[in-house]
Amino acid sequence: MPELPEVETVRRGLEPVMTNAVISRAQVNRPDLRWPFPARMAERLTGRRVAALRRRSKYLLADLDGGETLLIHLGMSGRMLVTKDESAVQIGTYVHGHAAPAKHDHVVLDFDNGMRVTFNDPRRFGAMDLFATEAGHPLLARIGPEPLGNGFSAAHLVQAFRGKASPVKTALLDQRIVAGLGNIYVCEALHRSGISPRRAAGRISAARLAVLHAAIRQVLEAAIAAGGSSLRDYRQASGDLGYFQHGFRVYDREGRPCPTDGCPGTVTRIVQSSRSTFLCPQCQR
DNA sequence: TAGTTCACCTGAAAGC
DNA sequence: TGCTTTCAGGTGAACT
Repeated sequence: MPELPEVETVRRGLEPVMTNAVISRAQVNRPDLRWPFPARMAERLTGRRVAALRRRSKYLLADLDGGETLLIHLGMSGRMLVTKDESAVQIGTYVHGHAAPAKHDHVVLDFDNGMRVTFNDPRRFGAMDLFATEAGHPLLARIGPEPLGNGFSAAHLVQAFRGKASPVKTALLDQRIVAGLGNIYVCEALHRSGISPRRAAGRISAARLAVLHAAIRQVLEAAIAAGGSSLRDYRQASGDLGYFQHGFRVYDREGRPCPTDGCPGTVTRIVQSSRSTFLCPQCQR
């Protein structure tokens, strides 16, 4: 379940493979994922050089020469896997040397450096689109500041939460307020800041929001350093697992003792907006 | 207008 | 052992 740290880890794995490489062949194995693929996507990708590979929120953005950008969202279960075969030789439409497509390999990109990038997504919540780089993509227009960037501050949280009656957990999942947070890291950041996920966002003091702001950054930086969290579906581009799940304090730890020093509480699971929330009712207020 | 719920989707795990 | 049910969650649309 890729959130910002997982997507950033994938980007770092793909960057040396894709940057300045030319897509020699694009294979699209189905017409859609979450949404239909853009018209003639394989044809439009073939022969294009990747000038840069960026990340915005949970989106990967491959800037192509010619002024277009390939947008990639991994959804819930999307993986970008990199393989290399020195002897890969294209004959007709089949590339000898690379493994045959596996189940759920929806898009396969072969590069002129012999590398192959495969987008595999069993649950098909992912997406791909092409858009004019300069015009931007509507999905990106509404997104809030990057949590690790200069635009995200405690003051921003104060302003964004002002008057909000919804629970802080729900507010932090709103990508318009802050980009890239998902269920796991919101639970972890709220626990680290001692704030109950049930508390109305607009009723948290500026001082506590400053603590929350710091906790969000701290948990995201730690997760990126660990290569993300591997639960069920996620893999790095190399196929390796991330290991931040070993650093979880509350997520998926229902019934275990609260890890906060001196806290007698037990990690509890509740449901908010049809989603699991994990918290310690003793030290999160 | 703001907040909440649902649908999409498949695989793993649990329950029977 | 095999079948059925439940759960996981990012996002936009529909609903309250």
